[in-house]
Amino acid sequence: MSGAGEGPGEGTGLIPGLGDVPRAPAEEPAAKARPKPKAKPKPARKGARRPAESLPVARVAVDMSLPHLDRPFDYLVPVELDGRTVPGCRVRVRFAGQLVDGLVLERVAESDHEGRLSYLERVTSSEPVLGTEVAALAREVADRYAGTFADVLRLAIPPRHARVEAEEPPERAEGAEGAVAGLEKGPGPWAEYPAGPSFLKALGEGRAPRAVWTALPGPGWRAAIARAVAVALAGGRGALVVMADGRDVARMDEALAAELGEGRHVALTAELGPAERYRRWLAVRRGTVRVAVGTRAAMFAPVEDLGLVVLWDDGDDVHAEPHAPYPHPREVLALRAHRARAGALIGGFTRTTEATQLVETGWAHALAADRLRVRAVMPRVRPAGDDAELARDGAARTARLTHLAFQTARQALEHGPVLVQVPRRGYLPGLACGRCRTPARCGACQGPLSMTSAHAAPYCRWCGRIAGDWNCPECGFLHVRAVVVGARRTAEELGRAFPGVPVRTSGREAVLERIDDERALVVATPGAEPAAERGGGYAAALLLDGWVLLGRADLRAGEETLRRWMNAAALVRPAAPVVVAADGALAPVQALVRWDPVTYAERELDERREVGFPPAARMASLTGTPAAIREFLSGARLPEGAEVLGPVPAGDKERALVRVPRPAGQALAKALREAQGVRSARKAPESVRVQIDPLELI
DNA sequence: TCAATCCGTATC
DNA sequence: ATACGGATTGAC
Repeated sequence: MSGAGEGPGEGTGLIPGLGDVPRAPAEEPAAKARPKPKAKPKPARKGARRPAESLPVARVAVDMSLPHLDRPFDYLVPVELDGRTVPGCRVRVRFAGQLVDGLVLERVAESDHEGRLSYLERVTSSEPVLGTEVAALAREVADRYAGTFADVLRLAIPPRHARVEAEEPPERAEGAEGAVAGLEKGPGPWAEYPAGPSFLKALGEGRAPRAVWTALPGPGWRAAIARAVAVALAGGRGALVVMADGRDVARMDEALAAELGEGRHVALTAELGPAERYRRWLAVRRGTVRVAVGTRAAMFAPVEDLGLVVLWDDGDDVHAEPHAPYPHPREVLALRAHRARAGALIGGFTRTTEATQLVETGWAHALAADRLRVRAVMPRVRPAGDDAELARDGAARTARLTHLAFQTARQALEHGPVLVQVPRRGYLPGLACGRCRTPARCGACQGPLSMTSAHAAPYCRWCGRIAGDWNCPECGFLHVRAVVVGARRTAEELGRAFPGVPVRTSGREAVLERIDDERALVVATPGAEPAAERGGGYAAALLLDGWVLLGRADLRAGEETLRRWMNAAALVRPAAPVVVAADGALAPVQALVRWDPVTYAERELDERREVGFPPAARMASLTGTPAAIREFLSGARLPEGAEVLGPVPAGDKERALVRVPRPAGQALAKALREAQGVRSARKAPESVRVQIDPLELI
């Protein structure tokens, strides 16, 4: 290989004791070489490396996530690596005595650095993996989240796979050479939205329309996204689509294939494995394909000449990146859209308060169908929480079905499958007889019993009555125990309530893609609902145990419950019945009944504004030991108006919250970054985890 | 007054 | 991690 002649090991070890020689002029490089045999003309040894003639300095982003070292470092490009050292390529450099990976940001003629520069040790690969757009984006994201450039790059650039890199680029698929049909094909699904055609038009003309899109219920949204992507592509630009999970990506992949043909896009998901993932990512990076769809890691996909970013269901908590600096795709895609002058489409059946904020600040337009159109297709939702009467049928009663739910399901099963949404395992702290396991119910209204603590008396979740004198109607036992009712148990009970009807389950561990049965009960946990495509959707849906979701002590409980309900209810046929087991007077239930997530989100945002919670305010959480947090806060120069809440115990650590008015968000991130820098420079032994806009807040 | 040692800081 | 500079300490 080139340059291997000057073996890296040669001349590396200093001769012991040499340091004892009288102080030599510090600037003299020869001080390092053997002092005596000057006579030798130039046998190439390490000290004899020469810099490249043109642009001899490489600015390198070293792979170090220490906050105080979060800046580029300059290295000399040795002449033998001149050709291979291209902007964006991976290199190895000696940094603070050790060899570390780095990426070349650019090559320049000279350095600002006062001291002496080291040489690049080697070029790992000449493949330019870091382009200018992603480099600038990574810097911006690091600043926004008080994190480091290196941490963001670790999320943005997949590990190298040398064999894949060396492969011949795959053949373009048949038909991938022709033009994509753009605006001339008409607005398609966008005709249903008054602002749809103008959104597409702007996109096709190379402008940057930005919309928060409330999609009509039903499966049409995928085709709508595919259409928007096609229009961006026909206009000569690329597109990026981010979905919550692999199942959604697979289905979006199909929709894109139907719209664009094969070979014009790639799907990027975690389950691909390193080789295939790198292969597809490289195809995007090299500009071989210009459309990418994927889960959250795809938010950084280096799509060339980006014209459109799409995020579906931005309220889904799986979008939240679990690795530092915890960037959220909604923020990252918004930053990218801005930077690339690309269009943006943030869509879902519901509205997050964050997306609502984007509309209220004027960053994006609201894109929704007319009320008339919504009313025509929306499910007919009926709350069953106030319908205290359980089904008289014994089996239906055990299955926690109210009379209304039971009747609705029975009738709908004549026409097609029925979806039953149940909370995830562990969400339902139900009570049962301690001896025979019969579910414990309220003596007055038959509602489910619950307990706040192990020694308190059970109380009714529906009517609130204390059931201190409970005894089991089956065996007479006097004590209750906690039970977890998951999807499987519910399925068994439903099977008994509807003899002869097949029952399918779909949950976290075993997710069903789709359901083809003419007639079946489909029990699913939120987010795992299979699509029912035959006949255009489910004939009905039952949303059970809604109080469990609403009762969570979480700032987002209402918003999140509505999101889960609407995502399930959107899978029923137009105007089909949906029964929700919750009190019809509650705001999220009202929003579901009226199919109006926008008004709900606007009210929610107003309330957050009043109490100063995100997204109306910007927050950061600091997690660590009490001493570390105290130290961190005393060293941080927080912006004007910053308010510290806590710290409060959080697991084995403590957590403090810092809250600032929204305009001070940037200043807050900067202050936290500096405080981290000071601590890491001091090698503070206990680290503090900084998370900006954490998803879960008590 | 000098050298050995300690400590903090930068790391190209 | 490790190298370096400046400050500090201890012995002459």
